[in-house]
Amino acid sequence: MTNSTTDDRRGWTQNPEGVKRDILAVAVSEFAARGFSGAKVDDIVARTQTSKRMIYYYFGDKKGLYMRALEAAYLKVREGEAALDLGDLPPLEALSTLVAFTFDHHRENPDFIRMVMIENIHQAEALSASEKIRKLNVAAIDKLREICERGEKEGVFRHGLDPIALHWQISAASFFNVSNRPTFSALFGADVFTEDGQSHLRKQTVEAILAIAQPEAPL
Amino acid sequence: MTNSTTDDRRGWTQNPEGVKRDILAVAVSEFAARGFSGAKVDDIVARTQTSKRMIYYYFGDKKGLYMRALEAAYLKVREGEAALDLGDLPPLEALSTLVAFTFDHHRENPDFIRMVMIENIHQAEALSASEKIRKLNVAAIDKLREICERGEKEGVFRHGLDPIALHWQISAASFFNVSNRPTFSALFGADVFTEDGQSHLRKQTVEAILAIAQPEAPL
DNA sequence: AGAAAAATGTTCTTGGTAGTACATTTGTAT
DNA sequence: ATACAAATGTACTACCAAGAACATTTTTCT
Repeated sequence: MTNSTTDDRRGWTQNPEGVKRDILAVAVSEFAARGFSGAKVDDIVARTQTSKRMIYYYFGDKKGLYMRALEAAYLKVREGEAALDLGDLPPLEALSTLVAFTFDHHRENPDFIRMVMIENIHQAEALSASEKIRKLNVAAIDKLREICERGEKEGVFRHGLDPIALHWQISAASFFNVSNRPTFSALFGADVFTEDGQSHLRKQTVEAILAIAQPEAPL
Repeated sequence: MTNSTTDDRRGWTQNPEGVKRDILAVAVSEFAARGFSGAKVDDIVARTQTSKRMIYYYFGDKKGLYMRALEAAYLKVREGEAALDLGDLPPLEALSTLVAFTFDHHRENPDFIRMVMIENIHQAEALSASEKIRKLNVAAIDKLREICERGEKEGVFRHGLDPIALHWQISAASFFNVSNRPTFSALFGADVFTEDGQSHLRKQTVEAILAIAQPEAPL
């Protein structure tokens, strides 16, 4: 029996997997909070059960750690998404469910959002280098593609609907809602981030997405 | 006659305003490119006509410089927005013009977008401290508020339309389009960022915004 | 002209931070 | 049990980068 899934490090037993997970969890949180240069290896290690030595032992250098942290963040979030099943819902409901779910899911994963923000600041350098992440995301859009196809076939969606453009729209709203909360609320007040404000935005976003998916209303 | 508006520093004449502007311009670009901790004062100064000494002379410290750079970025962008006049357009056209304009304007000011991204990483700390910026932005939303009021009165917009929520929607699309380009194109291809892709998104975004502004279509 | 103030150049210092060297302990295979 | 490998602890180094000290030049004001 291996201890690779349990997290206990009673006393002073070796626990490589546990150590790695410990480091990664803290690293995600620190990188997300302060960015790549802003995060300090010493600060990360301070929040850890282990020593700086282990970071370099397992991850090589700060960049290596960052990369693995990014992968971990993506992995966790995409796992959460995969849990959503809308197989037998009719296209319209499937789409609005997906939008509302994405909106909420992003809100629940602010660290992931922040990692992506940081990655964008750095021109997606690490992300581009990660085969692992790219594979994850191809799958992420399949669900949406399938909805589009069904909707088109049934005539409830417009023809030639581009799933990637639609995904862009869904992501834009859901992402911005988390990423820009600090500046937006500083400038325009926090009303839209109250519970009521957020349900309103969620509903509004669903409506907006449905509008561009459905055939244009005749004037 | 003062030399505060001209930028020439022939030979070795003093030119405080020119020096400040020189530094600020480079600072915006560097901070936008590398973030607060990522940007190095020495790198900034290297791209400047002046010396490190002057940065500390005029801006106190790195944070002071960052703050002024942020203000400069906001100022420039809001000036560009103010140039847009849609006073006599009917509400629907005014709104779609505003959306399309914002979409394009953000694209044309990537450094501004990146400064805001960085500010969001840092919880809008500097922005909150800047009276100057907050004032600018109150004005930014007036235009939209006025459109909403007219549209409501004329019955072409739904009742109780919240200008701030609408601004959120417009910003989300326009901002995300620039901020997340690196990761989005790394994951899903660059098609949506070609000229054709962008016009499609712009049109789609206008349509989405109009849909949530107009009265709901009867089923 | 001369003094004071503003603006700029040059050099140095000090703290922080990524990464390393060296030593030791724990687990595993023969 | 012993040797070897994997995992971990502790102390150190080297450098980078923010900011300061000190010196000089330009401008302005009387």
